[in-house]
Amino acid sequence: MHITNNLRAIDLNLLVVLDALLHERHLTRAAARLPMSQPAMSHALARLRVLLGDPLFHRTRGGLRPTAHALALEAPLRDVLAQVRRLLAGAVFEPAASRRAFRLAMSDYGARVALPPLLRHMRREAPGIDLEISYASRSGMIAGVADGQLDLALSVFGETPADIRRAVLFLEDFVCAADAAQGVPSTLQAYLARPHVLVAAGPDQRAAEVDAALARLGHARRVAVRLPHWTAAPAMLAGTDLLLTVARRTVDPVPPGLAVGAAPFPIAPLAFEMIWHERADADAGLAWLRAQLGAALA
DNA sequence: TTTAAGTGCTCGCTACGTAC
DNA sequence: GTACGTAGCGAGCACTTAAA
Repeated sequence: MHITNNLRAIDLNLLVVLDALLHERHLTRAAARLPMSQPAMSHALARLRVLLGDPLFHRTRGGLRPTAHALALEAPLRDVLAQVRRLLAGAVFEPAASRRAFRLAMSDYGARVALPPLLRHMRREAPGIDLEISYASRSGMIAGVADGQLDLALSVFGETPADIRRAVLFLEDFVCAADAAQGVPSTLQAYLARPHVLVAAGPDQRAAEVDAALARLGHARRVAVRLPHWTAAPAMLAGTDLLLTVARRTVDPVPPGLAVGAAPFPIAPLAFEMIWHERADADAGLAWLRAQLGAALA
């Protein structure tokens, strides 16, 4: 071990390099992650090897295999870097004085549910903070959070990468909505006999929660209309035989001329979540925003 | 043979020492 | 305090080496 207590003699950037290498297990991808060139990353690894007195990684066909010493460093290194990021980001965030802008992504349903209570609070407590809201599919939101284009994304998520953090904001039931004259079906057979409106933001949401529940029962519904807007869907029902199965808050209060009732088969509650990248754990401002969202939607 | 890491060389930047 | 010269370091290009 060549490290001494003389921190001035150590390039602390090398710790960031080591973290990237441990994360990617691949020199070229680690270089792209920082970003720097592959040779620069190779030189940095060489300096790390001298600094730590260990090969750290063995070359393999698919990239780099960490040594036991490198693996032992992984968790403490991540903790140290998180502390440094917190230190540099400023441990204290003052919402009343902040002039920051946060970039969020959510569906129109998410905006309808989350933004009103959030903005009421923010306009009082943090009038200098701006929000930039965009719309994307679930996979687009995950990609945006991962590459730093988004601070936070709100939706219903399936699998997410390991470096994406997530927190459930609320659970919600599904209900059926239809033209009041047509009524809401009380049996599964009547439900399946009707044409349906499907709300899905993108191709990655083809297997939505409702279809998954039907599939578990061995059934499928006929989707007559597919659209990406939750809040526009109820207005399409009036004067038709179309049936819409949506999260309860989408039709609360019940629009005039519509009937709303429970679905005639069990559907797992929808978990509405927010996601952010692990690098933002140290961001006191974003932590504050997450806390406000959690409080507003609890 | 393909893919990815390692190496040699060069260039540019920065820190440091020195002179004024 | 400022200007200048110098050494050292890091990054990138081009190429080589190693693993599968």
